[in-house]
Amino acid sequence: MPSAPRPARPTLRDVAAAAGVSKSLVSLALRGDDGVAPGTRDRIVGVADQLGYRPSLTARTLKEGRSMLVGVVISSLDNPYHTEIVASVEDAAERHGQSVVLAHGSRERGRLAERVQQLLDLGVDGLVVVSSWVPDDVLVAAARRAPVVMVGRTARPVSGIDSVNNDDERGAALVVQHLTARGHERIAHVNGSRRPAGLARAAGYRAAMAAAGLSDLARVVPPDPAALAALLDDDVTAVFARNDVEACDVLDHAVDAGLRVPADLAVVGYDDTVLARRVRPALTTVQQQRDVLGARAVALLRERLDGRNDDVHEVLEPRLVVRASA
Amino acid sequence: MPSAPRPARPTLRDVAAAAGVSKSLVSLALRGDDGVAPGTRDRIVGVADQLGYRPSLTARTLKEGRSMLVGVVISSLDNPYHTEIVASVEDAAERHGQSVVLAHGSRERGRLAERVQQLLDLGVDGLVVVSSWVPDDVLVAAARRAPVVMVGRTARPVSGIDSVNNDDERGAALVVQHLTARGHERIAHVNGSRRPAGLARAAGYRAAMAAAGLSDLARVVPPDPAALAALLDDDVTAVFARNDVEACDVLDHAVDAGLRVPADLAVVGYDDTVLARRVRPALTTVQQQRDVLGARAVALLRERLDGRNDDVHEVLEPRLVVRASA
DNA sequence: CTGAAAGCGCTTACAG
DNA sequence: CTGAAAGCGCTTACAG
Repeated sequence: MPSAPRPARPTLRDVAAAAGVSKSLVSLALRGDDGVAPGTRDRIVGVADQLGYRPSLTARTLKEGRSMLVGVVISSLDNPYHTEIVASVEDAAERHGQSVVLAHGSRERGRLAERVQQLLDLGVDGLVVVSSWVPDDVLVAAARRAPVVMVGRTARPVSGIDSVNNDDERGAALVVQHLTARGHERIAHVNGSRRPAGLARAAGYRAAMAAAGLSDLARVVPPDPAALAALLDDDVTAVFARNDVEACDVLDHAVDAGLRVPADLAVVGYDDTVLARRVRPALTTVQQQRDVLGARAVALLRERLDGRNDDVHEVLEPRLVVRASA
Repeated sequence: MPSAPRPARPTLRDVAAAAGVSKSLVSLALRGDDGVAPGTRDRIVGVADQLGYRPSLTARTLKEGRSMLVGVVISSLDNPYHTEIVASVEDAAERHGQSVVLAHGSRERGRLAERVQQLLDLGVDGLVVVSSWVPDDVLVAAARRAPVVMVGRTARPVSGIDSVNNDDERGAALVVQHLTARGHERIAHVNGSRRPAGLARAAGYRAAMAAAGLSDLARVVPPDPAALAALLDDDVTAVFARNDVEACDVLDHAVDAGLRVPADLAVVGYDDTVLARRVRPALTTVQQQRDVLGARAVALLRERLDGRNDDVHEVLEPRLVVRASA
């Protein structure tokens, strides 16, 4: 069924013509400038409504130099932790009348770099990077064009960009403390990641194990069935995985191997994603303050826009969430 | 550490001045117009590169009337099915040099309506709606401003908007056929949703059960432990949930109740999300062609932009994915 | 092959 | 209290 062709949308000039005043006056009236006579204002607003006038954000952006757009760069949309961060950034942005432009890069450096460029060309007022895969030099270059805040960790501090992340070392320590309090001594850490958050969690694990006088059973491997078998050979009674997704893998393999969790093997994750509540046994895990991460990221962007010029790195306290798996 | 203040980015005028030519010529040269002398072109391109010039998409949008932005409206980011659709739309959009602006609405009608407005004000070239919660009149109004395509179903066809979705009735029939082939006769359908996709799956289930001469065991309830207990009292041997998320709930409650899946109870989901592979036993489910959904949505938008004026509704064939749970 | 001019839809001094 | 003008950074006829 053919529908009516799209009508040209009315502009300020149309409203001005219909109201019999100048464009400037319409602009002033619509923005609520108090130098406009109340009667005139009401009449103009009425005409605008009636015409269905909506200001062009594009024109406004060109004029003002601010787009009210926040770019969000994310490695991939398949890890719930990342999408949950995106949601929290969007909530925070929306509270300030900003919109989120999303770019995901399939965990591929070249593509991520391109997408960053694309967002900058779009004129975003700031960039929230939720991916440790964006090369440092890309971040630095981006920061020359717009404020950049990293949600999570970079390998080393990158000059000119802000960051907000949870304290991964501390989170790992909370896990180890919980497991030792439950009587575990053979506690393995399965973590094949070379990403900054992964390394920090491994470091936190090692430090906590050392502090407890226990042997380091960190394994730099993916959470596959072979890895699990090797751990069992090693009399491991508890596994701390580097995140919820991999903890679920461990859980799956344990079930497949006929183990009871947590009786035969305790399993702990990290991130407290939707997965953690969804699987059985429900996952004991570490909760990053997601909403705070998003809100702070947006706030840091605004501070930069308002002129702050020194780098800020915020670190949030993680919290252990105890469920059935450990 | 204070960093260098953000430098003003170079404009066409800066490049023109540096190259000693007019703005128009720079524009022509950079866009690869063949009416520019090769030597001049190369020189201009060189100067532009060296200055780090990047065209302002905002200015271009204002001039051209196209923003290269695709708006995506999604109910919420917590159902993996929806985020996977967003990823597929973004992939498709990016292949055409378009970016995705994301708006999620927490499954709240008023908020969704606002977000749609916001996207339109931004000047998106089209809107992909991945939410059945956006009121029809909002869709109709939106379609007057930009092409709109619904990924999924509306309660009734909405004039002026395109749609692409999988055949939910057919998907439900595939499930019933699979279960009957496995010898099940007491097959329940747990589906408390009044959304169009939910209703269509229920209808497909009923029709297939009737065709097989089996009693209708549809339950319009949420997948909670009480519902499960009631089903077991009813001698149900297989449960078809309305989607993967709810199938996981059923799985969880079954495990909690000490049942073996699929020996004591077979469980089937819908959507083939990441969850389906993640849980144990892995979920038998129905796969919608996600990548195709996203690609077709973007293609339908482009067709509208290219002048198509009649409504198109595409329906894709679903496919059963058999795993361990049924 | 190149340049001057107009215009996309706004906002903001600047006059009156 | 209101209007005319300039300008944000582009692109596109139109001249030459």
